[in-house]
Amino acid sequence: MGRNSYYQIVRELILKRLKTGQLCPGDKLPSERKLCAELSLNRNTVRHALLVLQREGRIFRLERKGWYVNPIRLTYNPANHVNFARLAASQNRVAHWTTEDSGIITVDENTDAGDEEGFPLGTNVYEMENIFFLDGQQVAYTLNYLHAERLEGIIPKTEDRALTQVAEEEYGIPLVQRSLLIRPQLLSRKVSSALGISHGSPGVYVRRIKTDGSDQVLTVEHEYWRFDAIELRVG
Amino acid sequence: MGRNSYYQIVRELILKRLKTGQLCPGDKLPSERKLCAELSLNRNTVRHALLVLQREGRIFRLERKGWYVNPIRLTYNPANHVNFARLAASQNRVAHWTTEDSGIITVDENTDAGDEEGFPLGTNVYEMENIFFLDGQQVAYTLNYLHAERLEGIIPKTEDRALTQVAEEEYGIPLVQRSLLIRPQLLSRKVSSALGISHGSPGVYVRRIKTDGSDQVLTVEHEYWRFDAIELRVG
DNA sequence: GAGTGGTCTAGACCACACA
DNA sequence: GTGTGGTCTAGACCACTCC
Repeated sequence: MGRNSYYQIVRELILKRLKTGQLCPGDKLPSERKLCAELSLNRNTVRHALLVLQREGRIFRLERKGWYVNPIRLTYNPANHVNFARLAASQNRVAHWTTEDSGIITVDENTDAGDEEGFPLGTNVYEMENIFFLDGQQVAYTLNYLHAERLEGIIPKTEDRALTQVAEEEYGIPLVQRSLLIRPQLLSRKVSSALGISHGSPGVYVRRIKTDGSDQVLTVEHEYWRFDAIELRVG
Repeated sequence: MGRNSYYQIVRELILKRLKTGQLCPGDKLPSERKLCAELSLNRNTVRHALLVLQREGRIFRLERKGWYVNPIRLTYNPANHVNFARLAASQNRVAHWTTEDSGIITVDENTDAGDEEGFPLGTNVYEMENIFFLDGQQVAYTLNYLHAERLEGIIPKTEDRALTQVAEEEYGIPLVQRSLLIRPQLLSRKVSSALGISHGSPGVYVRRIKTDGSDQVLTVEHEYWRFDAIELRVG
């Protein structure tokens, strides 16, 4: 099965090394030209094999740096309000993240937060970007919009606590998830660049909308995960 | 942005035709060699662009036949007990499926239904395979294991009704979903062959385990969806 | 500056699809 | 039988990384 083509030789060599532990999550693969020499194959053939392994979620690229072995997947329950740090810790992983507060904007048709399910047009919202790292490796980029009046000054408080937790404890607002959308898709150039991976890697887009329990939308969250960084579990 | 390479020219030509409706879901693209001629580019370059578009979820391959425009995604709520036909109909899509009843097997360590969360080893289960078609195109392959004693003779009854429905109405057993796992991953050769797509296309694996409400596992269901065929929505 | 990945060309042969 | 996609070789140049 699939052993009659040269690129499968490359693929199976890598898979074998992954299996035996010669290659571990985070390790760098030998350069393409080294693999060519080792196997006496053309670089295009080797490259084809590497691209297949990428699609298979076994390896990934850092732009112009090389090929690396994928991390172990984080098990993630999108229906819960997640504290990323705690989630990672519970799976013996080390997490950190960066926050960029882009200030207040007004939702219009072009905002990623103002479709028929998001904020009403004209709402003032905080825009916030995060990049999440797992074991030192970027795994997700998020773009969040928060109701600026109802959640005034909340962003600095989310440094070490989950959003829902802060909203409940400090604002007395229990955030209720209204809608959760999960879609496998291409990561845009912006996102793949934030994640340090090359344009064209697949990813998982998760959109969550949370309300105050009645009909007012309080947060619209866009998460873009590396395809191979997570698995989702409900229940 | 990204317009300084030749393969982007191919990519953007296809994207433009998709946008203007010159190419619609299900349409076949011109052959690789036609595209080469049209754009005066090497076949490898054209092919690279097509592979990128494939990763982006815009087009897909039928093995040795050619490139086709992706279908529109089906919106799918994995937490509900789904009747595929009704789901499709509610989104104005036409569904059909094939069923293969593989008879009774006994769960052992190698069965896809017997890990720590599935059936106890030694349980007798029905094995059933389905292929689901949407608008005439394969979109999912499923492999299901059903408790053979508790659900004796259930398979023929699921031809036109959902499993949970039959279990409840005819066996008086309300199936309760215990665990739901969603993982983007490569489709194995078996699955991609069942779906008529080429080896290496990404997909979404969904595993559901259902019990009788107490702790006895009654079904273990493995679903393998085309990456681009669905989006998941909860709530 | 040496080595790397990213892109590209110009060929080639095969197995398979389709008419 | 013709054309197609699937695979492969042997080169090439560039932009970038790393030392």
